[in-house]
Amino acid sequence: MPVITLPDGSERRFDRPVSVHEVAADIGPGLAKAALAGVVDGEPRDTSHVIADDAALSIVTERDEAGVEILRHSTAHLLAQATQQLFPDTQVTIGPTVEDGFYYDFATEHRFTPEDLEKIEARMAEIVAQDLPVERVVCSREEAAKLFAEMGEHFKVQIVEDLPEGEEISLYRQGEWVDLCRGPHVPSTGKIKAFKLTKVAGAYWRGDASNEQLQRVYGTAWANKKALKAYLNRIAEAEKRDHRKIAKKLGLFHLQEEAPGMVFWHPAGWVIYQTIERYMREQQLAYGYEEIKTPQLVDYSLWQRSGHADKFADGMFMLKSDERDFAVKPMNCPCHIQVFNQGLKSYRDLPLRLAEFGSCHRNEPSGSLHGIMRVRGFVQDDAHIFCTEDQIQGEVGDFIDMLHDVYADFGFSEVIYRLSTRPEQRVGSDADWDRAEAALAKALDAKSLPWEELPGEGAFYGPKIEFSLKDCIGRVWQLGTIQVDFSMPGRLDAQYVAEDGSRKVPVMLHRAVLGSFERFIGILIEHFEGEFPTWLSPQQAVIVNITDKHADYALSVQETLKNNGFRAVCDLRNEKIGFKIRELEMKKTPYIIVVGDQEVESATVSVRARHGRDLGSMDLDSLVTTLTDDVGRRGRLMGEDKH
RNA sequence: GCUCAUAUAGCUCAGUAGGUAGAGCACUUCCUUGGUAAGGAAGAGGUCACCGGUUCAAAUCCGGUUAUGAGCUCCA
Repeated sequence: MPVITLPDGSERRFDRPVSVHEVAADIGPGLAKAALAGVVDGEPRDTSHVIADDAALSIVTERDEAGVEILRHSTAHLLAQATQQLFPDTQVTIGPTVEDGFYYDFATEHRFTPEDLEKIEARMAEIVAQDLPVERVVCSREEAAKLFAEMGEHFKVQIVEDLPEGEEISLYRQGEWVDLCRGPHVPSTGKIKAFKLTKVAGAYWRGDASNEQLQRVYGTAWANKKALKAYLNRIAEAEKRDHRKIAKKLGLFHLQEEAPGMVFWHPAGWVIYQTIERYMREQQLAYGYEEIKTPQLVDYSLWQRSGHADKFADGMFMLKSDERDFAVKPMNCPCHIQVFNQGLKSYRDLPLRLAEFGSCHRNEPSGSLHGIMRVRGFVQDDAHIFCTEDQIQGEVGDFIDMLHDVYADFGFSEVIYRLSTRPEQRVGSDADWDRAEAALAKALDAKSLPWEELPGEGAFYGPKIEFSLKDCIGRVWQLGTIQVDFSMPGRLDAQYVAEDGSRKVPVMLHRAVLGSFERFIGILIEHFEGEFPTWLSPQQAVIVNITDKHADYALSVQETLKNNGFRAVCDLRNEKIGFKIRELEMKKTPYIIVVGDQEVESATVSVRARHGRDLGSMDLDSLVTTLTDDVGRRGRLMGEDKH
């Protein structure tokens, strides 16, 4: 006689085994209707699941995150059913949920077109309208394999065969259609209310590029139409922020066929780049780094000694000259060790922090290039800290301080911390790893930072912390990293003389705050939607004259601003003021300085900030003060005038 | 690298029964001297990504190459 304990602690007694649905109905008819699934003693179950013994139960509805997950999974089934009805030659494979939606991978000769997606979507809606019951059937491995073999579903047969021993095998049936699935699923297709197929793309069977290529149909599904609409708006918003579009509009850079994956920076974009580089240089100096510069082209033998040739030969650009093989450097660390190796180092020299705005080239696969976010030629704000093992924790702590400073100056406040620990394939003793992982963890804990562990995700040469941040529409970007390296200093003969006179190999920490300038600027463009804080804006102030006769005064205002270190230009074109303002607004100009008869006469300027915000008229000293304050607070949000 | 799609003026894009190309904006010139998101007129501008094929004839059809986009794989 089961006693069902509900999440609020209340208990319901039944004199016979009951289904999740019956319990829901017992609580109330509304809940019975809304129930999508249940969680029984922590296990997700269908509403048809029968509970025979005492259990804890919570009813899952579309208001729970878990409920939406189930909806998405069931929508994936719905997609597969509709697709097989319309394209009977199609074989099904897998159809899991992903963030915000789901996909289903199909094997078929037919190539799905956008029109096909519309047809499939329409058929899905019909199946929803039929409100087909979704039934769960348990069967034996042999029965399942036989069933799918008869249906010609060869991929499913493989999945069945590869299921771990002892796993209960369940089928889900809706109407004529059946799929292998662990579940749970919604009780009937009518529960699915808001979905949309979004795109079709290639994927590989079991994610392996050497396997058969499948066609993946992506979709999104939500608890209701309103949530779906909100999601579609979010996507549209992200598209509007596309750094490639905005950069073209603002004339920041371009890419062209002759240099795939390498950026041609235009004057406006290069101002941003240079401003960031200058800023990072200041920060690094303040945090005790010394800046160096190392060669672009290094003999291949160095990459053989460093170990990169073995692992990443494909990714390196090579060239031959005078019978010697060179590689364009794909990273800076081996070169930094060469600098370290010049002259005998003492423990007194440690920690030694060598920084470089290191220009690197990697021959990334053509398909992975993406605007300036993923390129072949890039510059890292790279540095290597040579230190003793005892110094790791302190160095990591200082690095985190610097990183927080920098991110805040760029207008990011939310940082996500992940600690990646030892992978299966690795160098260094377990004792080394124990100490290094502990040092990283302690550095995070010492600052009371919340962090997540990613077991096995460390590099083969050492554990690492990765720092990600959230942009203003909630997207997460991984930027900074600090990695312990047990391997390379030894391979490249780095040594120092310890206190006791013995020679020791230093620990090396690889670290970057921004990662690559290219990617970081891409992120900034999307984060700010091209509306850079004044300190980064290519043109901080544009002076516009009302008529020709105010041109000289406009030039004198520009001169004053330039003398005070601001990037100011005049727009003296023979255009109406409304026209110029419109153009400057669209170019996201932080300050538009209007001068006409009134201003010339009173030696003032009329100042318009972004979005038509009128700062009124002021004298030049006030203008300089206003700009100085704005530039001085960088990207930190202060006052209501910032986005 | 793989699959699919795309490539036309500086930009955004039209251009299918194959017959040597169009629009808006931008640009140039002229008129206009106008107070906070587009004043008017005229003009110039393209080897239709590249290479090859089919055809009397190719932006258009076919093949290849390159680049770009989406996804997959990868990301030291």
